[in-house]
This record gives sequence, structure tokens and C-alpha cells, in this order.
Amino acid sequence: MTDEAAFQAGARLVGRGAGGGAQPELGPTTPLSKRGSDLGGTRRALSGPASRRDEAPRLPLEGPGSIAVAGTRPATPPQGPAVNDGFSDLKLALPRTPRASDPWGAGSWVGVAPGPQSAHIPVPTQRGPTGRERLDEVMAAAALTSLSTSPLLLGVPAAVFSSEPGPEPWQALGRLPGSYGGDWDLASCPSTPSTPSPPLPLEAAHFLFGEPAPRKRKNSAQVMFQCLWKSCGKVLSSASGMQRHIRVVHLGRQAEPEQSDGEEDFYYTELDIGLDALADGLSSLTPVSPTASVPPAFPCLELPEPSAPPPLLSPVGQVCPIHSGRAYQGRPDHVHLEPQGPAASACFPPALPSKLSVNPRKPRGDAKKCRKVYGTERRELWCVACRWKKACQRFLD
DNA sequence: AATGCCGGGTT
DNA sequence: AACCCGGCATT
Repeated sequence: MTDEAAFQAGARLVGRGAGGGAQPELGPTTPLSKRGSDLGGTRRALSGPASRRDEAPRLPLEGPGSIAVAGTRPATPPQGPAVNDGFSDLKLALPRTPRASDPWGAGSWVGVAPGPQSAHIPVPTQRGPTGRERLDEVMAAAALTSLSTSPLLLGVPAAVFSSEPGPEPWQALGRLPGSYGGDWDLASCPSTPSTPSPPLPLEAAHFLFGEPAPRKRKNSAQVMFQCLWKSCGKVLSSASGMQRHIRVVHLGRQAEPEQSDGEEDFYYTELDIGLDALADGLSSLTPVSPTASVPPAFPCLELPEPSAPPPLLSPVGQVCPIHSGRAYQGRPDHVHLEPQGPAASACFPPALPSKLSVNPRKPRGDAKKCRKVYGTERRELWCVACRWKKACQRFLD
């Protein structure tokens, strides 16, 4: 018995005869390929997004002006009058000279982070004077380089991760580069959460910028500081203590902050011991969980060679090992954000979970695919992608 | 070995 | 563009 016959038998068993029983959908003489097309017809729509997934790298075309967050912000009035007033005041107060070369158009940045450059990069106030100067230099360099590189990296995430009220950040993330076109159904997009949950840990976002986690404004939530040094994860309650810890234990320097060049700031992050932590329990205090909360969407979070001794890397200018292959389609397709310049320092944090590294080939999902579900005997029931040995479009991961 | 699917070839 | 498959990575 040939596969042909098996297919037909299988198809009949499945009982798909809605279209007039007199003419079986699968004639004995129908060539295999023809049948495939017919059967696939009802699911053809599936291949639309499929092909779209292949076009991840066209993100930059989305242009800063057309990105949902930046583009809609002026049209959507801020929700709270206080916020609105705040913006108005700031805009008026700022000696902002319009520059024709402003790559992001008028004021898209003002809306995101009003104020002069330093407003983008909160600096802990408790830092020593020398360290602060040094860090400012580093930050300024990073920010400047960022401005000159990717609007993608800066414009969108800055808006997305902004803590101000406005469009829901995760909604905006759904329109992030890499989330295909605007008509793409979010529910079917495996890379975007369908439920409104914060998309990324804030710290992770800052890795994109090569910044240390900025000292978040804290109202009532308690703040802890966690050492990011590889396999350390020490948590202290004060930034200065953490800086000292890193200086002494990891950097092998003097305990005096005068000796500091601010480098310690790159080795710790802030933990929000607030409501979230109550829910998460102590697990949030352990070194970052590689699997759960962090989607594999980060470009270039490759770690330095694990076997290497703790490197004293310069936060700026660290060249990131970017694989130069094509952008692999599928979930992590913002993988190809191709960070340059300061974003390269995204490689910098010393103790990131290695799972964050972007594999050249995406890990196989655990969803059962057509082959598994229907078996090779009923290949005609597979989605077209599976039949063509492409990434399954029916059972998305 | 089975499975999933990338990359590329053919029609 | 649709279709197919070699070959590789992963399980």
C-alpha cells in the first residue's frame, strides 16, 4: 500500500467532507503536490505571517516617527493632569533649540525623558565625587554613541521602559521592531506576551543601553542591591555597601571610595523588594533565573568567556561578538538589533545567565508539531510549513 | 533515531 | 511564490 492510499484513507477517516460528498477532495489520480495545495488552501493564511517572520531585519525601516509609542504619544493626551502639566512645564522651561538634524524628530525624546542629557542617566547620589565624574564621562560617551547609532534601540525601548504613565509598555512592545507588521495578531505571535505582563525586567533593559541599572525612583518599596558578579549574587541593602563589596571582593581594590572610578556600578543592580518580591519570595534574591522571566529577546548578551577570569572590562568600547549570520526567524527576531557602540557594552554585565545568549539557532520549542500530532502517515494534515520542512505554523511554540 | 526546521534548490 | 529536500541541531 502506498503512502498515497494511506493519505487518502487517513483523510477520509478524519471526515472532512463538507464540500459536497460526490467529489472527494482527494482523487486517486491527484498528484501529491496538488493535493498538498488543496489541503493547504484553508490554512493558507497561516503562511502569511510565516513569510513575515522571515523579514525581521526590516525593523529599522519602521523609523522612529512611525513607531507606535513615539508616534502616538503626541496624539494621546497624557492621562493625568499632573503629568500633562509636568510635560508642558518642562517643555517650556527647557532651552530647547530645535535642531534640524535631530534624528528623532521634534520632541520625541522630550516626551520620553524630559530634560537635558543627564535626565536620561540617573546617577546615584551617594556616589563619591571622583567616581561620579568618571561615571559621567562613561555615561556621556555611551549616550552620545547611542544617539548616533540606532534609533531602534533608543527610541523605542526608552519609551517602552519609561516609567511614566502612558500607553501600556507591553502593548508598545507588541509593536516593537521584530513584532512584524501592525496587522499581525498578537495572540499568534509567540514572541509577544498576550497577557499584559511587563515584558522585561528593567535591569535587562538597561543592559541594552550598557548602563548600570539606573537607580529607580522608589516610593515605598524597599530597595536592595544585588551583586551581578558571576556566581556571587550577594544582596546588600545599601548601594554604598554594594559598591564596597564589589570594590573589595571582586575588583580587589581599596575599600576607600576615593579609589573608585565608578566601575562597581556596573556590577550590581537594584532589586525591588516590593510587592513583586512578596509574591516571588526569596527566589527573587537569588542570582537571576535564566529561564523564567527573561525572554530570549536580547541581542548580544553573550557573556565573556566563562572560563576567563573576571575581566575588568571597560564599559565602553567592548566589542560584542555578534554573529554575522542571517537573522533567524522566529521568536527572537529582534535578535538582530545589532547593537553597536555603547550597546556593545550590553555584553558587559559579568553575571548574566548564559541562557540569555542568543543561539544562532533557536531552541526547539516544546510544542508538538504537526509531525508529532498527525504522524507521518497523515502528512497531508500537516500545515504547509511542516510539509515543506519549515517552521511549523500551526503549533507555535 | 526521531524530530524540527534552516538554507537553498527546483518548478 | 509554491514546493521540495539535504543536512544540521536538538531531543
